[in-house]
Amino acid sequence: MHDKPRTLESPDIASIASLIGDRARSKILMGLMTGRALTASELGRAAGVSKPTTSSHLSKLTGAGLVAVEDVGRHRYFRLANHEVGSVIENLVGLAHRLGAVHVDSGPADPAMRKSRVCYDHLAGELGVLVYDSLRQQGCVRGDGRELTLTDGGERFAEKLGVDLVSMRSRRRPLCLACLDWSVRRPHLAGALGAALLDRFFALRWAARQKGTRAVVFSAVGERALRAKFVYRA
Amino acid sequence: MHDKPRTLESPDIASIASLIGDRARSKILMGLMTGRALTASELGRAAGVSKPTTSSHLSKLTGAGLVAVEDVGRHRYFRLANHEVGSVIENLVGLAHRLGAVHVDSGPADPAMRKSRVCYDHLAGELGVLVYDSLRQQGCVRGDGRELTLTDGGERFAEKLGVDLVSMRSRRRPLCLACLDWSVRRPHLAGALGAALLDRFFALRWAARQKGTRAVVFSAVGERALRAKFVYRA
DNA sequence: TGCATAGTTCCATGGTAATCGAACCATTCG
DNA sequence: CGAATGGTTCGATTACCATGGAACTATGCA
Repeated sequence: MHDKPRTLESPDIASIASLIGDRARSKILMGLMTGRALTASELGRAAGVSKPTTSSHLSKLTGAGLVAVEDVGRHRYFRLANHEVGSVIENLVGLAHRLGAVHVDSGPADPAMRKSRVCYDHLAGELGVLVYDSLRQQGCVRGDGRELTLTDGGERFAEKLGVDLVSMRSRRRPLCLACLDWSVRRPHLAGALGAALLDRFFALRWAARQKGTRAVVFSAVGERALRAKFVYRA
Repeated sequence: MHDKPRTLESPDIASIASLIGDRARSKILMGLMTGRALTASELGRAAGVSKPTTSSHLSKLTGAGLVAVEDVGRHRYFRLANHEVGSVIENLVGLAHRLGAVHVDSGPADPAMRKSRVCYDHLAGELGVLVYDSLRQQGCVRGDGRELTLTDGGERFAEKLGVDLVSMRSRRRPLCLACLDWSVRRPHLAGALGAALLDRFFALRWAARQKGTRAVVFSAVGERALRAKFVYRA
């Protein structure tokens, strides 16, 4: 641009954006934002469209290189092709938030759920975001995309908390992932470490699951302990 | 997502993305990436569409809050509403680049032009990007959007180079801007400081404009001097 | 006052792409 | 080998929306 404001032969931003700019496809992509690989059927259900439609969308997404496929038996597992894709989407979510174009489906209405709940197997909600922010700020994790790296300081911190990193590394599951939080629109920690941390919180009796819901109830002592460990200095 | 992979009521990523996902509109947005405010006619020309079409697009973009307007007499000046919008687009450009979905209009074919050329009034091309990277890495400039801030270290650096910062601050022009480089698909330094630096390069006789083109020719001595000042340690 | 330029509104047209039913392949399992 | 489940291909339908011509308003300029 800038160089020649008249010709402005732009690259194919448009085709990529229009790929994301379809309701069903954007839901599919959001579904993949967890970092998990999901099957076509799951994604179709998430997007609320029929199987042919899902298939068509997925082939477009993979064809464009936004999504990667892996065939396992009669299943096809889809995931985001690279973390740049995740970044773009995260940016869009942020922008949507800022523009207030958000449909006010702003996560759970229940205040308990807003505060802390289980997301798959890790901690979400305000406290989850607090933990994430704190870890970042202390330099325990680093990274700009969805995939985070655990720093040396982070290792020490985790071990001091009683997390067994050795056995975690032996598994294939990614150690640290950033998972976008619906209610707060900010990331919290997912991945093996995220799950392990929540386990520790339960083991330490800081918190317990409220049965029947996904809410996680912290005891007064537990929350104080958590906030002491994970200080966030704005 | 994550929390409830079945419902997945996503925010309006889709509507924003589809807004960008139109060829004409994406060209308009790219045209605004310089940070300049442009008129509807200019943008229409850039996008290669008629006046009614341009008007329609612009009203959609402003309606959604992606673009801001300012009425000045019989002109309407458009600019990106905030730097988040710029970030999203920059990300998209990056992704497009990575996906190789780039239309191989990859900037000037002429190697001299690729290496260094004038972009409005500042230095673009590989050397321009070198300067920018170096400044960032030395901590002279900071910022994640298009608008950059000059740090204290940056001030000292600029003054040592003989740039008169005082008179620059008195003008309204932004000091430091990141300008996306077509050929390299990476930012280089624009704004008042960018222009001043190029002036200094000319004054120091490191380089001269090749008349008739936008190419900037560095002498062997000049290039060595430039590379000495602006080291980039990968 | 009149002419030129900048933009917008209205409208008719056309192309593109999302959608789903139905039929079709592939894999797994009993 | 069926039967069931996961996915794809095909074709027809539909809906949306980008587009430009014509007519219109508003600002600037002489």
